[in-house]
Order: sequence, then C-alpha cells, then structure tokens
Amino acid sequence: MCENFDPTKCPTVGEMLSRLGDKWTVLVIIMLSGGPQRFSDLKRMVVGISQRMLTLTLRALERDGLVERTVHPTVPPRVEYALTDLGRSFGEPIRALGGWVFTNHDQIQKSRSDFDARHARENMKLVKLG
Amino acid sequence: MCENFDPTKCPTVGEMLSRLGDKWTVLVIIMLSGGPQRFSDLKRMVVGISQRMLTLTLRALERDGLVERTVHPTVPPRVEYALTDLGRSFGEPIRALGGWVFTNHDQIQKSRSDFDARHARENMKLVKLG
DNA sequence: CTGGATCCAATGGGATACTG
DNA sequence: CAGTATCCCATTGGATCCAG
Repeated sequence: MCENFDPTKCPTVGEMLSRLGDKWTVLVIIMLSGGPQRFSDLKRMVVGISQRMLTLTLRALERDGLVERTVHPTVPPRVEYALTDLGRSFGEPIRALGGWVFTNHDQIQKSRSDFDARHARENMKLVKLG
Repeated sequence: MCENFDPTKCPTVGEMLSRLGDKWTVLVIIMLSGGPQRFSDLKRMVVGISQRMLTLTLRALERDGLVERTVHPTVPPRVEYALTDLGRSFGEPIRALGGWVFTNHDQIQKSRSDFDARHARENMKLVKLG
C-alpha cells in the first residue's frame, strides 16, 4: 500500500485504522450519515456508549475534519454534529469494507469454527483424562 | 451499513474492524501479499513486532481463514504463512481505505493542526499568565 | 527455528459525580 | 443539555524466559 506512494503518509494510514478499530467511531459515523444530530440524540442512538466515549469520539472526528461541531448559543445549549464532505467521502471505503465482510461472513465463520474444532481436539490430547 | 443486510452479520464487521485497528495485522497482510513467508522472515520484515505479537496476529488471521499455515516437518522446523484467496480478496477494501487516506492526507493534517491551534488558544485563556 | 508461558507497563473504556 | 474530572478495571502489547 505504501510502496507506490509517499511513505511519510503511512503513519496517517495507521492512525485512521486505529480510529476505525476503536469501539465507537464507525457507529457514530453511521448514525451521522443520515444527517446532523445533537449530542444527546447520538447518545441515545449509539446504544451502550458512555458520555465520556461519545465526547472523545466526536472530538477525534472533529479534529480530523470528518465531523463539524456547531454550537447554538441558546439556553439550554444546543450542539449539533454533522459529517463534513470529507466525513461523507470516508463512508465510501468503510462501506466497501463492510460489504466485504457481509459477502464473506459465512466463510469467515466456517473457518473460525473449523479452527476452533481443530484446536479443541489438540487440547484434548493434553488432558489425557475425562 | 447494516440497514440493508442481515443484522446478525454486523458483529463480524465490528470484529474485523477491531482486527484492522490493531497494531500489526495490516502490516502482516501487506508483507504476505508478495508471497508466502516464514515466521522469522516476517519478524524481520515487520520492523518492531515482537515474537509474541507476530504469533498472535498470525493465529488470528489463520482462524479467520485469511492466512494458511504450512508446517514442513524438517529439522529445524520450517513454517510458512501464505495469504488464502480470502486473504487476498481482503486486500482490496484495505487498499481502498489506504488510498482514501493517501488522497485526503493533507486535508486531514491541516484539519488537525487547525484544531490544535484553536484548542491551544482556548487553553491560553485559562492560564491568564505567561 | 517456532512459539508457548509469564510478568509488567500502558492504554482503553465504563461508572459516577460535578459544572456552565 | 453538553460536557469535564476522577476513579477503576479489563485488555493490549512488550520483554523475557523456556521448550519442542
């Protein structure tokens, strides 16, 4: 991947992969792909996320320019988060990845259960009893 | 991503994303994309990886059916790792992702430095001195 | 050479309480 | 409502030692 391109850009690839690999980023992006959302609405939509992690996730996405944060100076405060053009374009490779997993899901699952079965048999030998 | 597809497959998407987000998986896949490699060769190619993490990474990839492990019963032992067809096809969405980061690298970096500059200014206010 | 077992430090992330 | 600060636990990953 880095062979044909500027190697100095490779660390950024690693950083974006780490971001994708964290527990919440992709879910938040998916939820925002339907349109802007308020903080508390996102918290409700992304089931299981904590206040803290939603804040951290949104800050990271904002810093990378994938999400735009808009504060409406009303009372009570109203803050909206929306995908930027960059954020929306990011959805494309993500969907490609998701599509790959969907199409190959069964093969992956079969491979896993086969592997686990093989490994279980190997462990049986060591027990020698039971 | 999950809207139009079988929702039971979504956890697998999360698992594969976590795998991609770990520190070594993508690098190992890239190194194997040129052809089969021995354990110690991989350890040399993937600079900085520990024995332990190379083992864990390869096991995970083998379990998912992306990598095939072949033991040649010689002495000293010779073990080769190769991408399967599934593993090679996985490279496609990964490259798409990498390509996206490469093309948008500068915009991401600019967004980050802008964000950091803004945030630095905000923090200055709190210091009130210096 | 391949890789399992163990110990340890760093990080990720949840629960809770508090603020503007 | 939209966060920030703190505490705490689970997981990740590096270093090292050991074995087939």
